[in-house]
Amino acid sequence: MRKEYEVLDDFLHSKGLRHTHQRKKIVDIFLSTEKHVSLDDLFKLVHKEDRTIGYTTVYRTMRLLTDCGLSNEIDFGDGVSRFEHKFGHEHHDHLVCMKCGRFIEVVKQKIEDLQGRLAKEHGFLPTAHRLHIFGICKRCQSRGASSKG
Amino acid sequence: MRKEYEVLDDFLHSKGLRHTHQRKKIVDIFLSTEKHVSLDDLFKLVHKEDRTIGYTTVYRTMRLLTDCGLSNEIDFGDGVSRFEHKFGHEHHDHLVCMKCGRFIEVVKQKIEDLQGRLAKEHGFLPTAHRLHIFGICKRCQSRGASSKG
DNA sequence: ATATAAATGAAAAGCATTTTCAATAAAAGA
DNA sequence: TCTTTTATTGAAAATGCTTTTCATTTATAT
Ligand SMILES: [Mn+2]
Ligand SMILES: [Mn+2]
Ligand SMILES: [Zn+2]
Ligand SMILES: [Zn+2]
Repeated sequence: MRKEYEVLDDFLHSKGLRHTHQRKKIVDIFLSTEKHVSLDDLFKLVHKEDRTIGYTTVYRTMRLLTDCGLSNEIDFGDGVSRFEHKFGHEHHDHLVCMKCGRFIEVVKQKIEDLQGRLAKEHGFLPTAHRLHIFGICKRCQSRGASSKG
Repeated sequence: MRKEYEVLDDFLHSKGLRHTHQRKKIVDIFLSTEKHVSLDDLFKLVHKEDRTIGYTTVYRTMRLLTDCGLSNEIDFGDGVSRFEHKFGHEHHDHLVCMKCGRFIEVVKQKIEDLQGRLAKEHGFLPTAHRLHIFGICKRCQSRGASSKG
């Protein structure tokens, strides 16, 4: 069994929360995608498998997953929150393609270090940061045309 | 006369748009603050000076100012758009204090450079970026208590 | 002054997110 | 297994900010 389920089980147990088949399905589907999904994306995926599960339950479950550290909520500034896997995933920044909408995960340790130094220079105690670079991805540059995905 | 007004005049003229006393007042008030103001902030400031100017006009005017390059719209991820001066202001990133809500403007050229390199390494053509560092500002660290501003 | 098209303000609509609430179901104990 | 307790669910409504609509007003050119 994936470690993710242990984390969730522990969290549920420690808080006196319950296992439900709705939660199980939603978690399964979330863990089975490697994309940066919005609530709407996720609800659609869930709905295909089980028409009885409501949007609100998806909403609440993602909140739960975020609380227990399995999910990370990101705001790319387009008015919609997205969720990505957090457990077992290191911190990373994103290149956001304005043409196809893909999010490319990147890490540059030197930038991370310099951010820490920058904060320090201002006597600022950093707890989190968000770096998004917007532009056109490699694929969208070669193809002139657009292609959502 | 400030250069900002020339920029606006040129923009209005080139688009066949009109000067109105509402726009004048809103622009004056926006230019007279150095803060990162939300629409609501700005409307309140405007409303104090002229009770007849509506929220919608403030909204549309800020959109206009953003279009003509006098204003920059920022999303700090708290569900509210904010506006800052753009004309004559160089690009900068922000340290966001989670306690008092202040936005500290910072620049680190080395980070900017490394971002360009990072994009290049991925064949990505960057057009804009956003770096926000969240945490506790110097002032809020020394005072234990909170103080909005 | 008149004509024309832009601008305005109030109200309504949009839209993602969050809350409410009555009904349902999970888990613990008898 | 049956009962009790309390978390969970789904539909609908509420929220909060942004954006549009539309009838009226106003800026500008003639
Ligand atoms: Mn990611
Ligand atoms: Mn700023
Ligand atoms: Zn792309
Ligand atoms: Zn502070």
